[in-house]
Amino acid sequence: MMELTRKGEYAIRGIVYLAKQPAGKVVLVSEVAEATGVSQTFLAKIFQNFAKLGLVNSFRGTGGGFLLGRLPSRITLRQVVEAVEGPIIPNRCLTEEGACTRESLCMVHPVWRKIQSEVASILDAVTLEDLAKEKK
Amino acid sequence: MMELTRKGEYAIRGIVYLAKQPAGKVVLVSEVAEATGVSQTFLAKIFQNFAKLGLVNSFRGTGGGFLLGRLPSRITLRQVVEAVEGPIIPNRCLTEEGACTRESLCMVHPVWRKIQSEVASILDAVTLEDLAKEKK
DNA sequence: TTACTATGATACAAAAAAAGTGTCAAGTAT
DNA sequence: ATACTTGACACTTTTTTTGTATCATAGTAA
Repeated sequence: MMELTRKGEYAIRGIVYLAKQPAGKVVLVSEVAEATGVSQTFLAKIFQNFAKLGLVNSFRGTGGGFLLGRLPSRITLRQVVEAVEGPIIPNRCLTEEGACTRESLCMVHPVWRKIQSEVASILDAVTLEDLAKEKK
Repeated sequence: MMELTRKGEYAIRGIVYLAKQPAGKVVLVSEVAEATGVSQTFLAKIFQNFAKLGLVNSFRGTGGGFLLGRLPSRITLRQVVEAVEGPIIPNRCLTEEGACTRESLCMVHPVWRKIQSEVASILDAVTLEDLAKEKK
């Protein structure tokens, strides 16, 4: 339970690499892939996800590549994770309203809701600016 | 991310059903399975997990079945979930110490650790006694 | 225009995990 | 003995994850 998938891990590695670049620097997926040790084609798909959501901007053709879509301080870890893994949902019941008819399950329901909001707020509190800092 | 599997859901339904029984009452898996709408063979495996950990006691043969291994107030939701899903680990890095060599990842590390402990404490705070209460 | 480069979209394939079944052994009651 | 019920374990099916391949699209440069 609660595991971040490899995709989510790669997504973080990749976008943190972008966040570490000088502002305005455009980098290739191939470079990011090599630097982070992730398959290039897989990472490319992840970055396309980011691009659709505006987390990164992309440019095609010679000299093309990716850069952050906004300031690192304006991109949260939650946005990154949800971009590739979908919304934080600890239990299927939270997905569809009214789908949970079982008494026993409904007592559990508020617990999952609490977990959901706790985790969301923890991830909301961390930005790419934080993550891009070198460890001392 | 963060989804409880069906197995975890079944586990909760099943053991909550046990918690709702009169103290000392032994019930068959088949009964629990039918009442909770879970495949009997699948639920049986889940209950065997519980039995190994002492969350439930089991009796074989005619008149056999399952009952809670201790008071509902002494069984936490965390114990139930971990019994079938394994320990709460939001990121693979937390599994093996020293497996995380990547700078970018290591900045993320403490965040997952925080999530882990938050979720654990939320689940620790809920017991089967709470869950067995009828909803008003 | 033509060639080259890099992302975008989408379909496909392989691997891993989850979900579920089946068989037989072991213990218990009548 | 016989019927009943859990225990252990191997096996199958389904779903999800992970990754690859192909071609389209757009931009750059000669």
